[in-house]
Amino acid sequence: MALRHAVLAALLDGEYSGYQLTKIFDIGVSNFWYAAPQQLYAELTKLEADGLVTGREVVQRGRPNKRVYTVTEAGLGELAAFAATPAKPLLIRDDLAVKVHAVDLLDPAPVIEQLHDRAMEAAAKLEVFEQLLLRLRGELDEETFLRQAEHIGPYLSCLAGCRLERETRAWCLETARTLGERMARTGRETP
Amino acid sequence: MALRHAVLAALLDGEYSGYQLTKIFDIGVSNFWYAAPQQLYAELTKLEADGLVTGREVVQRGRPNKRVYTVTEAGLGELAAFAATPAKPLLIRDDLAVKVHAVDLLDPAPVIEQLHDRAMEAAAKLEVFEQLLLRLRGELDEETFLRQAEHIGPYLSCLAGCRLERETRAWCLETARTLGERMARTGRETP
DNA sequence: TGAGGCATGTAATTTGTTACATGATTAT
DNA sequence: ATAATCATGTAACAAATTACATGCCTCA
Repeated sequence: MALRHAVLAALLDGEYSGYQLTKIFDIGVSNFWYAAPQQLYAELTKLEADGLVTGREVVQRGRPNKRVYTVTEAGLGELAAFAATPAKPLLIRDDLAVKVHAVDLLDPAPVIEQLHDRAMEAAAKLEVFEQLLLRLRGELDEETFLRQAEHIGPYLSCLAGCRLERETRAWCLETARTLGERMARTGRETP
Repeated sequence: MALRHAVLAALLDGEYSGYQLTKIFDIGVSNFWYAAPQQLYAELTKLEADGLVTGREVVQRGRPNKRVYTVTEAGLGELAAFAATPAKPLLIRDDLAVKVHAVDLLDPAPVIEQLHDRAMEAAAKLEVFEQLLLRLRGELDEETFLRQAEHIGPYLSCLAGCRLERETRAWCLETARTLGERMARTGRETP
């Protein structure tokens, strides 16, 4: 079980509803985990049934009510046990890299386009992450913050996200340029 | 279908058996895809049934015979169609980052240990990747190679792997140091 | 003689994904 | 009116993980 822990970790930052978590997993936590909305709703239900989180109905005006969740003591215990267990290797699955790997025998044009798209997405994410870092550390500079603040977990994981997005952007642009120049030189695309 | 394309792309580099592919997916292709051995055997069987690869029995002395696979024309067509299709976002699932995200409420000691382990794995992979780059480009320097060689796909995807591993190593070491210093300062671990 | 690499799977279970479904409110 | 955002799911299907199973050969 794995999504379970990602959800628990995300809920440490505050009370969130399923819907809010989908947003967080879409941009923030996408940092280190991906999950579809339906997975999150299902997992929250299971987590509550297992007593690892507690839900609380929040009545809203002007929009549908929502159910927000908090990690329980048992949930914290589950996380502690998880943290003490050896980490599984990073799971990565990248469509675009597969295409680049095979690009020699393929039409590079659509691949180049996708590289540009990915570069722009990475740049956008990077900006979001950097804003988040600023918000988290407030007045302090990074070094001071990391030395003195109580809650640095989200900051540290966000730093990983920044690194990933920065490198992604750079690699995509570089690769697109390389492929583009070769295309221009040979004049033609499909082999 | 996705693993399918990763396998086809890997098989463009040469004829491989299921067992060899497990090695490649463990270190080389781990670059952009992860798959368990059983998945690979199953996928190769399906790919052959669908006519996207052809298998060939290779009799060996001193070790069991193996079946090696080559991409067919139809397989290449499948890859071409795949490459022309919009890329799905990068899928990432990182246990260790989840732990770091939650570290404020947990015992940091095992997390720090895992960060060191991960850093060493990353360094090892980085070395493998850099050796691979050297082997691929032969005499040429990178720029010349990327301009002139026919087959640059594997080189380009390997560059992405290098970036990832380099950043992983740096982030792990930095994060471990930060957490370690805080532990030393507070003297105590679990909150 | 036992560990470890080579080589290939099956079967059961757990996860994840896709498509579908619903319904309210707000902004355009 | 219509689209977008908020909000939460179910059901069917596809994929991945885990555990198990087999058997040969080499090297220590």
